[in-house]
Amino acid sequence: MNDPENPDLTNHDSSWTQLTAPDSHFFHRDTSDIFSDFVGNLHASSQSDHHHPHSLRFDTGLTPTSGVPSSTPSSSSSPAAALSVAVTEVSTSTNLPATSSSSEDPTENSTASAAKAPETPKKEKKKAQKRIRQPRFAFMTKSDVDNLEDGYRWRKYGQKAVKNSPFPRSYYRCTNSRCTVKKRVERSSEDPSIVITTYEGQHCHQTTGFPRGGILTAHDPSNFTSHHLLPPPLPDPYYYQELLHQLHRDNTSSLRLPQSTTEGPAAVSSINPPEEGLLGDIVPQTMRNT
DNA sequence: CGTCTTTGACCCGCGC
DNA sequence: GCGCGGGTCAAAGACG
Repeated sequence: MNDPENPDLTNHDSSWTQLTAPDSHFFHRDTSDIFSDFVGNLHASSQSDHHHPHSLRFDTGLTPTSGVPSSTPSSSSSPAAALSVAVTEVSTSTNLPATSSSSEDPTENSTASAAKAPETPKKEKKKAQKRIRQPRFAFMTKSDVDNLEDGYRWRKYGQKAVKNSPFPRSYYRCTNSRCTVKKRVERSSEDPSIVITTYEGQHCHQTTGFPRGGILTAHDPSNFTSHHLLPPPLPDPYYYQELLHQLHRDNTSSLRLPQSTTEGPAAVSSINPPEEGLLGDIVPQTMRNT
């Protein structure tokens, strides 16, 4: 009954349910197409390196795709292989400034919390604005480490036990005070080796470089294949739109997670090219389908 | 000393 | 209205 690969995703996260909605999508094997179309050169460079054109290597240059939230569980030191990606776009009717729903918006005024005791300022925040959901991008990654490096710095601000899952879910926030991007990391209860990373929001800045990896920063196009390492400093809604559109067109019917099922393996195999550099190492048969 | 992680409590939304 | 689960906050501790 449960999905062998995404037990938690569709089960608990209400927003995930939107994956089935026209607004959101979950794609696994088409990712490359989609992304390549949208970030274009990503692969041009990465594959020239030695990445399969069909394998969306997040761990390499695909880091922070443009408009896409730093996505890409890249890892300077973490073996990771992207299994699949989900895009959940939640239209936020409210104007969500890059810094509002977050906790760093003391601009809150008395709002409706007046009836409450003044001892809890945080209440005001929450009351002032309902939780605004930003576009989400989820990645299923095969990795040993939970916190995949993606070029951005994250601060963990919470951890919760996930129902029906022995693994807790960690909540991270971009350390950039102006950036409200959040990241959720959890492991699949079915496949502990699979890390489900969900990004919410868009970075309003560039990568800070790998804090621990020692990668370079994002400003050196001449050094890196600029195209992929960093996303434009700006949130570009168009990217989302594009992505969604692409998904719509490309998307066949795989709105759900790549649970092995019949097509599941396909996704895997696509990212399991002959070279399987990292993948081969990390995405052995586990992801297969069995 | 500064930064990050841990952890318990609190709040909110949603389903029953 | 109540309970459950998810998400966030903030203080304390750990670490480099």
